[in-house]
Amino acid sequence: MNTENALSAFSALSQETRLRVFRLLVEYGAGGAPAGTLGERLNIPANTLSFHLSHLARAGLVGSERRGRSIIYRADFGFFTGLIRFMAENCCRSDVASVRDDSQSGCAVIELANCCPPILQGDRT
Amino acid sequence: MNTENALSAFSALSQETRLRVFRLLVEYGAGGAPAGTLGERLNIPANTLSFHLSHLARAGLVGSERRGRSIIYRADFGFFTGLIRFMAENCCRSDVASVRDDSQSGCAVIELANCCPPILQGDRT
DNA sequence: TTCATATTTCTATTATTCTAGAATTATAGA
DNA sequence: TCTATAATTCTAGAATAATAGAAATATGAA
Repeated sequence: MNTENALSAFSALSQETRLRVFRLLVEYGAGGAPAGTLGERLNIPANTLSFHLSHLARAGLVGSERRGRSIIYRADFGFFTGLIRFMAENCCRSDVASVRDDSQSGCAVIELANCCPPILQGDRT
Repeated sequence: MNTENALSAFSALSQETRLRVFRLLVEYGAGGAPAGTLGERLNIPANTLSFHLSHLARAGLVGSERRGRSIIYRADFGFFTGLIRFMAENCCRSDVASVRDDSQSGCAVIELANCCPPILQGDRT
């Protein structure tokens, strides 16, 4: 995940329809769902949905695979957690959001302080 | 943090100049920095910067306060961690990103599984 | 083959966003 | 009050994005 990736991911997620599509795909999990099902459930015309799905795919947030006449879309959870991690590591402060790898569980752990610590006058670190 | 907040935050962060401004403000920490300093450091005309700062402020990512002739902008870390938390809780799966509150430290802790667990065929949870 | 289904691509229209020049507002100091 | 500084608002042009109708492509089934 780099800044360019993050920018296009934010752009993809900043549109109401696309965020709805992505969250619905999250519900479908790793199994994903065909475009038609998504369009039906969200009441979006096929061509409009296709436009948004390709936007999400271009950004890296979803993947797709043809199965018969359908195309199965699925959320890319690795990419999404990468985005969360990027935000904590590169758009925040270590005293506010700290990231460490727990090698035992194979998880990254982010600790979020729920408020900003006071800072000394003139401090610019 | 709700969906509407998240949408406008994503929109604000999806623009290269604004992301640069936000990340610079993060460097300045809770002390913040006057608009002029930001414009100088990033080489952005004052009116253009003002447009982007007000976009970030409208989204809730930054706050501002006048001090003399200057207006001090600062990143809103509480809002930003709220956004990260929203993403983990509402745009992901609990087996991929789980959030719990550690009442002892007063921190929220997010555990990020670094890859997607296999899922059974036909599972749609 | 032919037909139906699933989805995408092409196209045009409308709407939104970005940029920066010019003018304006707010404050501090002489 | 007058001047300089810091920032914003107004404005318009250029670029980009969203929407959906119509046409095209890909697949499976009769």
